[in-house]
Amino acid sequence: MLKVYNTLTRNFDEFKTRENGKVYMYVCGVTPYDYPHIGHGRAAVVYDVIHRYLEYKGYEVFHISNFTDIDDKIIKRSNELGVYYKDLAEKYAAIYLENIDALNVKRLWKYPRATEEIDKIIEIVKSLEDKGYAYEISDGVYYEVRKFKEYGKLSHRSVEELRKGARIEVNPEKKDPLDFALWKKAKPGEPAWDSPWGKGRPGWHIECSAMSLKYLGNGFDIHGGGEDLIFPHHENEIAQSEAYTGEKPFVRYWLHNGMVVVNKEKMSKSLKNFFTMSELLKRYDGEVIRLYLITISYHKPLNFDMESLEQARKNYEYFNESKIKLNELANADKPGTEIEGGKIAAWKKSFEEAMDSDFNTANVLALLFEIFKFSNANIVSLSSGSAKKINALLKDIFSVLGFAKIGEKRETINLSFKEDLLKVIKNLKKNPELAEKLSKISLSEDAPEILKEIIDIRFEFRKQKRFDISDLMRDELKKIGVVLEDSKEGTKYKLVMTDEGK
RNA sequence: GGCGCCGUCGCCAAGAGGUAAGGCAAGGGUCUGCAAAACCCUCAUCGUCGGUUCGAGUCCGACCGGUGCCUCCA
Repeated sequence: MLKVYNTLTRNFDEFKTRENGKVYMYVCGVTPYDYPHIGHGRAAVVYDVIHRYLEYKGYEVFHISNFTDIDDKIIKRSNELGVYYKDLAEKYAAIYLENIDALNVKRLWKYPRATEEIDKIIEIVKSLEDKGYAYEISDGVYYEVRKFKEYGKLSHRSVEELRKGARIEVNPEKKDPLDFALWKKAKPGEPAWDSPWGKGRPGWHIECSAMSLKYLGNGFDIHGGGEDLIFPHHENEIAQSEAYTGEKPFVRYWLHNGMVVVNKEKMSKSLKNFFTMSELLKRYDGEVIRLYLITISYHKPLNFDMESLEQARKNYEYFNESKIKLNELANADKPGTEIEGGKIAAWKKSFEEAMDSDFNTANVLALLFEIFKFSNANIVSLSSGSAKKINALLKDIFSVLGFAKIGEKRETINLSFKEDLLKVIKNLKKNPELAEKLSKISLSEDAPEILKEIIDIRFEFRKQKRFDISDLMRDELKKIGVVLEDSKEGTKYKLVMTDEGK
C-alpha cells in the first residue's frame, strides 16, 4: 500500500486516486528567465520518479507542469536585453527541457504556458469577483483573503500570524495586507491582454489554478512543487480554486520536495550560489547527476557538494560494471547454479516496500547494492537463466528510477577521443622500442580499432614480460580515460570519465 | 516574533518504540608480474540533559547548534 507524505495533513496518507486506475498530477514548473539550476533539476527528477512508480503500480498518469512565461522577472530581463518577453521565456524553457532530458526525465503529458491560458485565467478571476471573493482597485484585481475561512490550512498558519509578518504594503487601497493580486493592470510598455478590467496580465498564483483545473479537473490527485512554494503560492492556489469551484478539495495530496542547499544555504539566484544544470552536465553524465539527486529522501534538503557528486559517479560506475557482467552472463547460454525464486521475490518485495513508503529511493539504492553484491560474488557459478531472472527485476527497478543507460558499454567517450588517442601514440613514440611498432597503426581508422591495435602491441610486450613498457602504455591510456584490466583471458578496456570531460 | 524542518561512523545517508540498512573513504585479506575490477573481513549506540516505558535515534520536555518559510524562488 502506497503512502505519501501530505503537507496538508502533515501525515503519511494512504494514496487513493480520484478515479480508479488514473492519477492526475500537476507540478509547479519554472519561470523561464535564466538558466535552470540543479535545484530545478532535482524537482524534475523527483516527480519523474514518482510518476514512473505510479505507472509501475499500474496507473495511467496524466502529469503536467507549467511554464510561468509572464511575470516581473521575465519583463525586467527582456527589457534589459532588449528582446521580446516571449522569446526570452521560450529560449529558457527550451534549455530547461534539454537539461532535464539529459537527466532522463520523461516528457510530460503537457507543458501549458500561462500566456496561452489567459481566457481561463480571466474566467476564474471574473467568477471570483462575481462571488465576492475578489475586488478591483486602481492597479489590479485582488483576492480577499479574509473571505476564505480556511486560508492558511496548507501552510498551517493563522491569518493573524501572517498579518504580523506581512511587509509594508505598496497599495493602500488593499483591504488587507494579505490580499494578493489575481490580475495586474498594465503599466506602460508591459505585455498586456484585454480583460474586463482593461489591459493587464495575470498575477502570480492564478495561472496554476487555471491550468490545473482546466487540464486535470477539480479534485485532482497530486499537486507538487518545491517546499518554498507552500506559502504563499500553494496556499493561494487553494484559496482561489476552492472559492472558484465551491468544492473541496482542490487537490487530494500535496507533495513538496526539499531544497538544494549549498554550504547549508538555500541555492538561489539571489545568493548567487547556484550551479546550473548546463555546467554540471558538461562534467557529469546526466544519469550520474540523477543518481546523486535520488540518494536522499525527496522531501529533505539536499546539500550540494562536488564530493558527493563524485561519490555518485563511483556508485554509478559500480552499477554499470556489475550490470555489464550480468548481461554478458545472461547472453552466454551457460549452465550453472539456479537462483532460488524466493530471493528474487524478496528483492522485489523490498523494492516495492521502499517505494511504497513515500518513495524511499535511498532504500532502493541499498537494495541495488545487495543485488549486485550477490551477482558479482556468484557470477562464475550462476546460470544464464538466473542472470536473466535478475535482469528482469533490474529492468523494473531501473525503469522506475529512470536509468536507461546502466549496463551499456561506452564505446566512445566524445568527439575528441580520437585526437586523444593520437596524442597518446605520439607520446609513446618517444620510446624507441615502441616507435616502430606504433607507426604501423593506420591512423585513418576509427578510434576503437586504433585503441585495439595499441592494446595488442602492449599484449606482446606483456608476453615478453616487458612490464616497464606495458605499464607505461597503461599509464598513458589512463590519462585519457581508458582503463586497462588484465586477466587470464586477455586485456579488457573500459572508458571512464576524466576530469576534463566525459 | 510566528509556523516548520534538521542534528545518526571521517564524509554521504536509511531507520521513526523492540535493541543501529547501504554507500564513499580507511585498514586487513583473496586474485594479479604490478595494477585495475570483483569478492571476503574490520569499522557507530544515534547533539546535550531530564522524563515516559519492560524496552527510545525512534515518544514528551528543556537546552545547544544549523536551517527553511513568513518577499520572488523548484
